[in-house]
Amino acid sequence: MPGKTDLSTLNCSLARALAAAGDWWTLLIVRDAFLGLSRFGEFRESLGIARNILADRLAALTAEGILRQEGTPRRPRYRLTRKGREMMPALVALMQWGDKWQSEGRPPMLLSDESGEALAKVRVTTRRGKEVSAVRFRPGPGANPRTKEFFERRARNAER
Amino acid sequence: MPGKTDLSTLNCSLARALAAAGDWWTLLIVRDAFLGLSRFGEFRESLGIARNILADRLAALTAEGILRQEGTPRRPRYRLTRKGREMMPALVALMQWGDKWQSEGRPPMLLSDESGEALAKVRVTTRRGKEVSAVRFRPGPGANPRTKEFFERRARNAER
DNA sequence: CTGTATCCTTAAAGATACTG
DNA sequence: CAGTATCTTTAAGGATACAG
Repeated sequence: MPGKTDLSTLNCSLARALAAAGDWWTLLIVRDAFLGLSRFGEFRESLGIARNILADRLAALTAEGILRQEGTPRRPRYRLTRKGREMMPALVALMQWGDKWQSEGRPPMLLSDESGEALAKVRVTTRRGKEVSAVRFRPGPGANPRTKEFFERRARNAER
Repeated sequence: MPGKTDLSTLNCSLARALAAAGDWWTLLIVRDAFLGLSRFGEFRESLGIARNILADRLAALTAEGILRQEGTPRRPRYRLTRKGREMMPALVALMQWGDKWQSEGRPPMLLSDESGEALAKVRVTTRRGKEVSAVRFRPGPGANPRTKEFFERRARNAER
């Protein structure tokens, strides 16, 4: 996390996503929650993270609405909310990239929890199902001046 | 980035992915590279990042094989390699999550660069095309003892 | 323009002791 | 067991001056 710059000002959904769940521990905690871990001690053991840091991240994730406390306050379980569960495509895509490009040994395999089948590679397609290999961006209706200016600049600079 | 812990030891493809490209600036640089930015100064202007930090990240991304220098060494362009381009599904999935859960105003829209069509939501499916809403994990052939033990522990703890 | 070299500040992470 | 409270360390990030 940069010392000064507040990335959430960057008017970019990626930056905002990273602001909410973008540090290492946070994503790994979410991964563990997908694995079924829910106890403070389970996360701690799994990640080897310091108590205070873990407490801080769990609180932040709860505040963000990615995790929710369940059960007794004295010994809560942390469970993924819908918002949290919907991070799955991003996590799976990241893992698959890591599998392919950063692994020598075989990593754990991903399986569907319902059917136990192996997962396909995550793909990006158009709404009509056509595979996409490159994307570009267009400012949305709510884009701020800075964003609009960025795209105009880009268009002009396309010359070279 | 945690001060001490080396996440790459965690024998998890997500951790390794994050170790390679997991800090805020790095992912945003990659995003900008997808947008077509390639010059030192372009990244700098786009992100408002300090010179030394940017130089460091570009070097790291180049060392990781995510970016590649092209053109003259005096004034290189930084372009995505195949490894870099294959981060697209993860980036798009993260952006879509950010769009849905972290945006009030409308963010830029993602379009296919070939057809200009809008993108579909990234989905996770089994190899036979069945939609997946939850995943579990199975240790791969190359899993280390620690990983295997983790999964055995998990299985035993499934009781509660 | 694209860096490198320094210096400085801050904050994130770890360790540890303690509490309900 | 699940935290909180301190304290310390480290390193990441920013600013700036300078170089090729």
